[in-house]
Amino acid sequence: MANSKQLTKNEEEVFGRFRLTVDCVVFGLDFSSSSLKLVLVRRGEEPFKDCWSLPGGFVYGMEETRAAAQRILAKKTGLGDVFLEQLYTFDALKRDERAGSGLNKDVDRIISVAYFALVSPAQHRVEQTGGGNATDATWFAVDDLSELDCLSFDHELIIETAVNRLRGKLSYVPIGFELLERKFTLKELQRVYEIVLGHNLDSSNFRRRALRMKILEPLEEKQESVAHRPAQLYRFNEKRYRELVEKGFDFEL
Amino acid sequence: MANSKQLTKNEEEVFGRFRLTVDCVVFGLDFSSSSLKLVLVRRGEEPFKDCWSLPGGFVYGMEETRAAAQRILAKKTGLGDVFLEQLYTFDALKRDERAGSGLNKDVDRIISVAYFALVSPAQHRVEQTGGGNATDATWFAVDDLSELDCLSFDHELIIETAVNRLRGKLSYVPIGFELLERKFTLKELQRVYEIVLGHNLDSSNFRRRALRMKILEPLEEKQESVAHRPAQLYRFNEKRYRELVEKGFDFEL
DNA sequence: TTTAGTTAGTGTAAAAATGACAATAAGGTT
DNA sequence: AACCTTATTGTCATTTTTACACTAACTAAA
Repeated sequence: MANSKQLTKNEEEVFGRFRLTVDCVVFGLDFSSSSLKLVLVRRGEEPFKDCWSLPGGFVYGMEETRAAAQRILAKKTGLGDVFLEQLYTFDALKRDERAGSGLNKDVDRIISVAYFALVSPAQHRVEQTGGGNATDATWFAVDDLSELDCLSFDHELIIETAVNRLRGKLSYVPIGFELLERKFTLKELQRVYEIVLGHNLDSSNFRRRALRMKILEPLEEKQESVAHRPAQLYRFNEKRYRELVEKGFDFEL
Repeated sequence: MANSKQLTKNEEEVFGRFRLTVDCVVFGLDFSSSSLKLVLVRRGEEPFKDCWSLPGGFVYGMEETRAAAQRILAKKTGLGDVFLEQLYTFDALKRDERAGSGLNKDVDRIISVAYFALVSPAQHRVEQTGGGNATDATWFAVDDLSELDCLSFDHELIIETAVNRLRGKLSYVPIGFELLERKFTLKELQRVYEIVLGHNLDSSNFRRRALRMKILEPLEEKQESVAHRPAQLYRFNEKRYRELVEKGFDFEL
């Protein structure tokens, strides 16, 4: 096995045999605690048995990684139809010690194509049954992860990368509504930004900027049964968004 | 071989065997023609023999993809010490027909981790000898690529992705100086933005914004032997840049 | 039926940033 | 010395941002 001894110059120049996994960083907002959360599952087997881990798994031979991410997400968390975007490919030499042994006896390395997903509150309920090797899919606040006893593999690095990407991306691509229901109020959208970016925003100014780009479409409806003035409901106008992308419009918020 | 027939449900659920390649999109600026260029090499063997292709190759078993990119870049183009960043992982099912035959007989798929690189004019001279299977490493203007007779594999998609990433990134991360010498004038930096973004900028306003963020450090030196007022030379202050990143500073230009 | 409480939404004035462009500076060339 | 060219500074009207005051609309309690 490739791991077991120093490689000679010659052996090194054989093209590597790889296994591919996908790992998904699934983000959701908890409005009641004002926190950004993500889904972790408990690993059912070694290595890292009983450690927390990102929902992930091996990619089949005739399956694209995006499809694998969807399959695994459905199986391990019950989530379907989520915003999914490729994040980064993690390939550190010793990131997964299963390479070279067991079912992976004949592979040199196991690398992971990470995806990040955004889910709305209605989708928050994750299956607790735990498909496959995973049990106890659970939401954790990103800020509390340091309290976990252990995280599998290089998942801490993957999560850090994903959080940075989400923060960076939110500011210049309108993805905030992916974390909301289809209909939402401006205040709710504002809260998305506040929670993800980690600081409060002025409602009046946020409103002006959010409406200026004309990708939020006011509905006929208003909020109902709230003990105060009901807010206008909006929805994201994807068609209009695509038109603006064509023109190279700047969505900074 | 996995490609040769329809897979049964059972066969599909065997974890895939993958080969990994890296492909590099190497960007450089041609100031004399005001164009954004990238390096292509001619493929020496089938498939796509004699077609143009991104410098790339297989990853070894005990080599990280970034190191592979550096190795391959050095071998095929003679370039070393360049700004290199992981771009995206391309894994469409039929992107590389070599999977399942020849040296790749026992693999299901060949996926590519693409990197993009930025090189300065001094680094522009690429080796014409062509190491390995590649010959004729050559610079092409991004805008003229449609005139090429053929591009290998999914390299057109990779290039499109890379150009979008470069344009997007330039606007909010100060990477422009990676395309310049260590010492540069503000006008040169402005030209970087003009060429990459594809439109002209007002010198006075560009200067104001570029200097405002305090990451450009004026040197003692000035331009020499030009037939007009010599311009102040600057260098990028990386330390200062890192400090500002810490504070969450916005580098939009 | 008021009135108080609460959040939605509008308005505004000072400060900062932008965009267009004029004016001056500093070299070399003729 | 006069001229040419690009660098650099300055200016000003306009737009955008920021902070914050003010009005609107609804429920619930009195």
